[in-house]
Amino acid sequence: MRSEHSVPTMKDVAKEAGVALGTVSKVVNGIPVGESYRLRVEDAIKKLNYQVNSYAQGLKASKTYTVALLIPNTEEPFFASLVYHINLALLKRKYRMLLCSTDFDSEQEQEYVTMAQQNKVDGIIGLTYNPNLQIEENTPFVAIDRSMGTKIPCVASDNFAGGQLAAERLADLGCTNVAFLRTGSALDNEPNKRKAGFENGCLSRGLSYEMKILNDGDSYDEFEYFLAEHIRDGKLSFDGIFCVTDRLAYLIIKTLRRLNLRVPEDVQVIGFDGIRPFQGTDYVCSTIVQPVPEIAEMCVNLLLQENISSKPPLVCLPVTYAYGGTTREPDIWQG
Amino acid sequence: MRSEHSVPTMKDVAKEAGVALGTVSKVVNGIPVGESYRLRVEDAIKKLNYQVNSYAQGLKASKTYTVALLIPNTEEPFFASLVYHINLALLKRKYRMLLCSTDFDSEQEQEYVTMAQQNKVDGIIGLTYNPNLQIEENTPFVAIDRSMGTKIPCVASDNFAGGQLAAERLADLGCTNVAFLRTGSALDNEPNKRKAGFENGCLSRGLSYEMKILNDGDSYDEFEYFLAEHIRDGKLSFDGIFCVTDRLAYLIIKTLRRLNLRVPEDVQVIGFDGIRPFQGTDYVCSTIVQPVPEIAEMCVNLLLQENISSKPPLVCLPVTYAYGGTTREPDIWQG
DNA sequence: ATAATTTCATGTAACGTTTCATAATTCATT
DNA sequence: AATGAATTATGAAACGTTACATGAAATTAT
Repeated sequence: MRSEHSVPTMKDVAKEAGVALGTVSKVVNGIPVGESYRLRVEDAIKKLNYQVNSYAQGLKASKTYTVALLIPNTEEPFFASLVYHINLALLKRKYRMLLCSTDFDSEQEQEYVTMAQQNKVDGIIGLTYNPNLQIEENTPFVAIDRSMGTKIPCVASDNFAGGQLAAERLADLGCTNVAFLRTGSALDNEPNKRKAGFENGCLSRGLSYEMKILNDGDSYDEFEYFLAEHIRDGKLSFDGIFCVTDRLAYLIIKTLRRLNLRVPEDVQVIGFDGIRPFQGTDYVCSTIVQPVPEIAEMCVNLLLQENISSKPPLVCLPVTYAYGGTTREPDIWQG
Repeated sequence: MRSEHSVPTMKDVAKEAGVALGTVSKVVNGIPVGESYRLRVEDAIKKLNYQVNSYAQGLKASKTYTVALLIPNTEEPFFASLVYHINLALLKRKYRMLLCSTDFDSEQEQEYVTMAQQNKVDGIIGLTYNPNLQIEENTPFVAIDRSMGTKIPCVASDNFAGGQLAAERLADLGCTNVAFLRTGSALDNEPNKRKAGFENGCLSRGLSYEMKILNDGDSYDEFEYFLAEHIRDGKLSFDGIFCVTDRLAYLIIKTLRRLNLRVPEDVQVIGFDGIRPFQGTDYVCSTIVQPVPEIAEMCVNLLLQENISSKPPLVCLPVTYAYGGTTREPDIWQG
């Protein structure tokens, strides 16, 4: 006799229902069995409150039903949003997520990938800036924001269109002289297409523009220095700024205000990502919103689909513009 | 012969090293074996690049090495921070985290708890406001921010001390007439002790104070209405506000500024939680910072420790005050 | 030098599932 | 009614690990 608190197994269900082990397995997995058998098994399952042991399943199938998510830092809002939506998409498909905050550490990233090549996870969704990550051919991998060869699908926002949209919007809002700001290295990743899109948009709308790369440190010195360079008689030499991320936009806006420049009156700012400081509150700034739920769904779809042949090398998903108080919208309430 | 891409097992290691299966198991688990045996096994493990199959381990031990984290919404910054640190603390102990965003849905919460009573997770860390969650005696459970009976340990910040600290700080900063604002229901949970702490602090410093409960909707109407009630001749009737969360503080500050009240010149605001809009940037407001890394460590410690007898019913961890631009600090740079 | 004792590697059984060859049943055909 | 073919339930084997009873070897005592 089983102890009171032990968990019922298929064996128990089989005994209760008076059928064979294999029959219970079939019922559990939705494989057709005789009507009367099915009913008896279903009754027994309900009576014993049986649930399959997914670890035994995993052992048998050499599957873990676990997907690793490699992501720099889950506290950063954009990444936190990805975590939320990818987790949701995986749970919907009865998969677990192994969350790996790599903290931009290449060694740790490689460690997790190696782990996947062993038997711990069925696949990896990775947002990684590590250019020399070694991924074996037979390890299911989906990249976010970074192409890693033709064998590995990459999912990203339509960054080019996003940059273009930002330029067009600044033009619509009356800007004539704009700047593009970004931080970090010029890796060949998808987000860096924002620049090309922005340039394209500026050209098509006849905006004069300037490109600037800043260091993303903890101090505002770099930002202040850059802005000071462009101030003549208390006036900034451009009236619109497109920042490659909301994070940068946030820092720039703080710096602008410290220098007694008004946003959006003196200079309008558009960021990228669509970050809100809290759930349900306004955006941090006017911004190009990434379709995070759709990115998440697409990643999971690509990772778990069986027909490998049809995997596209790059999927770009449409972005949208959203007002966040740092632009002068003609038709919106003015804060 | 094993196929090229299949994962090596203990059997393979045993064959390679010329020892028995059990010997390999011992080496892997750090149980002492003869020197020569250990060395041979270790060599074989390295040569084959062997890693244990934790699912087989789990099946054998009836352990899943998985802990469920029940949390309302992982996108909300405070919760995202908890997710990050609890995940880290679990990974350090070779445990996985099953992330469950309950979206404040009681049914879903109960579902996850039931799952734990089956065989899917070894324990639960839960931040849940559901007062009638059914937890079986034998399910390891650690609560965050809410006492759930004497059998279940609860981890929280020292909310009382936090409230007190806020009052004292407002007094130190020259406030004489302050308000306490909170939203949501008056459940008997730990965060609600912030109010008592604040009252206590006000009394000990001779501050006159007012308590107000607001609805936390998406609109600012409620906030505007409340503030308008307290404005005479363009002046607010209090010079300091303590908000029960940074989220509320953020919304109140936005409303204050919309009403042309200056923060911190006209009214100083202190929040609670310690939220930054992005990693490494300033706090959203001056705030009482919760020790999230310590809370995470404590939860995992309590959950995984074997000696159940020594589990305290409630652990309160110390909070700190941090400047975030919405108070008039005498000795800090003035933004 | 032999017996008694300790030490330690061995190999089998078991964890809960799925798969597959086998056996039992049903149904159609003669 | 008896046979053969098709259908379907059965139960043993296997997945990779750990625990435990067994037995072999080494050590100590006589």
